[in-house]
Amino acid sequence: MNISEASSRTGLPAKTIRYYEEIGLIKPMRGANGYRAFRDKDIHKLAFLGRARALGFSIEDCRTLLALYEDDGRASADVKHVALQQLDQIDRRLEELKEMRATLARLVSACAGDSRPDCPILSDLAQRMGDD
Amino acid sequence: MNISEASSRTGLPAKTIRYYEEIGLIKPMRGANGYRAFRDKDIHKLAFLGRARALGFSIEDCRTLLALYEDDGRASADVKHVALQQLDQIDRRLEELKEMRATLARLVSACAGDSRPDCPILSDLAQRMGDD
DNA sequence: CCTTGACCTTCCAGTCACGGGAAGGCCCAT
DNA sequence: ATGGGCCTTCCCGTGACTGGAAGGTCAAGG
Repeated sequence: MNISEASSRTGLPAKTIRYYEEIGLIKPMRGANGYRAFRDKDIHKLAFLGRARALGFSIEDCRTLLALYEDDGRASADVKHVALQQLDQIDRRLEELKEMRATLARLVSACAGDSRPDCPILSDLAQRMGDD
Repeated sequence: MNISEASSRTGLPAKTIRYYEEIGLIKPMRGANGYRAFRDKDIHKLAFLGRARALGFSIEDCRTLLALYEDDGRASADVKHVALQQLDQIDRRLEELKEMRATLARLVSACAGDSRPDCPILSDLAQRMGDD
């Protein structure tokens, strides 16, 4: 299987697949012509990576998860640990975004949005008069 | 005022201040020795930038906002437009993170997290059996 | 006067996870 | 043999910085 088929089967761009090989996440075979030859195992791994990335795991976390996946003697606690850290990071990011959103929404609703120059958004950015 | 004082007054790292000069957001004077000499105007702008960045605005948005701030003939509608776009982007990011969080939380709670190898997190990543 | 240490400067490289595009080889059908 | 569509590697660019090296400057103490 060539890279374009691997791409369409996994939904990952060919560029991404080459990158994943470059950083050692997958090791596809090579044909006599130098083309990558993807086996089912590689497709499987790529799909795994795509789903882990969609959950926001970093590439290094993905590497860890893939290693755990391939280790029959793993402890599920190790997997859970990685996932809990990721959950925590998502929660922190959510908190941050919610605060931004609250402040921004308040400013936006205070701004007339007409042709006059007076603007509470700019006033706030200039002096941060309001709370948050 | 030297860069370290500008840094402590604005809360921005000196590196960041130099970067902002490099990309043309601020234009501090220079002393005879080549040191940057920050005036109140520069400090003010840097604080503005720091707050805009804290609301998640991109550097290019910050450039636009700063230009509007310095334009007495601006229309507040223009400011509001930029802010609304930012609000929209935050909302999209929030949605994405909430979905990730929901999936991840479900997987985490399904995982025993003990010494056994069976792990619903890995099973899901491997095959995406669940919904979503 | 000399040294020390804390400033300051510029420049280069690295981050993260790719994406764009060039230059060139390969494959298959006409 | 030619065309078009694959494939390859290689290098640069992204955003918004951060780290660090190499070297100039300044003020205080001996």
